[in-house]
Amino acid sequence: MRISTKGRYSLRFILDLALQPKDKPVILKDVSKRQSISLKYLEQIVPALTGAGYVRSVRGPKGGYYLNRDPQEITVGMILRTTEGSLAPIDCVDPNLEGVGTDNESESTLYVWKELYDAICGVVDHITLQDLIDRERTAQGEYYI
Amino acid sequence: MRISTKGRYSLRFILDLALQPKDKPVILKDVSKRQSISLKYLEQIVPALTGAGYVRSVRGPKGGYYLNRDPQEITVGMILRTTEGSLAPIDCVDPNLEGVGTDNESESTLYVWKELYDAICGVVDHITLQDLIDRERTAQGEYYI
DNA sequence: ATAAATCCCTGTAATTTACTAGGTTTTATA
DNA sequence: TATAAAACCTAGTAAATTACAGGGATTTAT
Repeated sequence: MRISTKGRYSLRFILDLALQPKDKPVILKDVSKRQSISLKYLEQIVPALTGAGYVRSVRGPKGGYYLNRDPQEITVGMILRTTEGSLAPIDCVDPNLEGVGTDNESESTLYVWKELYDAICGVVDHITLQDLIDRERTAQGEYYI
Repeated sequence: MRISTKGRYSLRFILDLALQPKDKPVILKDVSKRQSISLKYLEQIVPALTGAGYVRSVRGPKGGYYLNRDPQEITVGMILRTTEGSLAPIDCVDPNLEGVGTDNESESTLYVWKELYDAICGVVDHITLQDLIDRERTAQGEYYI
């Protein structure tokens, strides 16, 4: 039941990006330093988020990354799925793998895995990037006391 | 976010065991056939459940396995944790690993992983073996219509 | 004594993970 | 137009994990 570094780092990347001023591009070198993540590894993880349309990249000098959607329209689930792959505990409850058979699972064990998958989705699909931003801001400065 | 075969097979084993008549021991060879799981692999997974006290084993001829607790006192979480290990998505939200540090996670991403862990526990710690037995029986014969 | 069962230990091929390394391409600017 | 800064692409790799198989040792009913 582990989340890999790809999932964790991608979430930290997009949150870091979202917390920077919106008018200037954010470069991976800086994210790498702030987040203590290897630049080379980041370079390998982040393009998937560009491909999915969650961030926009500009190449060349003065280039970098911009957030490409409103933070309330990006969920944790979206980020994790693009970098981590499916979040289903076993294949046969993965809705993207239709017609995969039940793999010898019985009705009741299948129920367990479905409930588990629903619980996982219930969390990651309902926490938005905006939620994370809000949490960071209140945790940092306690603005709203 | 995968459950390994150890977790899946251990759950299928104990459910299979619970569904057999309680007066006779259940042998792995039979479970192996019914569940289409390699005997050798089962032999390697099941002793952990004996160690945890969920099943009782008798060696020698006429030996085998008995359920050692009431089905309503065994949760899916208990089984998964003994064979699968921790169910925490990342180490720093694992309650068993106290003082492990936050591993560069920020307040808000830590919140995500905690919520996720709580959701996982909310499912596996509230489904009992008895629940699975009931589901199997109703699915099989529709006894309670 | 036999044999049926659990138990224990080792090995192993395949896969995944978490990276590193070395380049190519794009593009602003001097 | 040369330079350099940035993203992008591809390959390699050491370590860990997964999913088993194999060969026994041990226990114990008959």
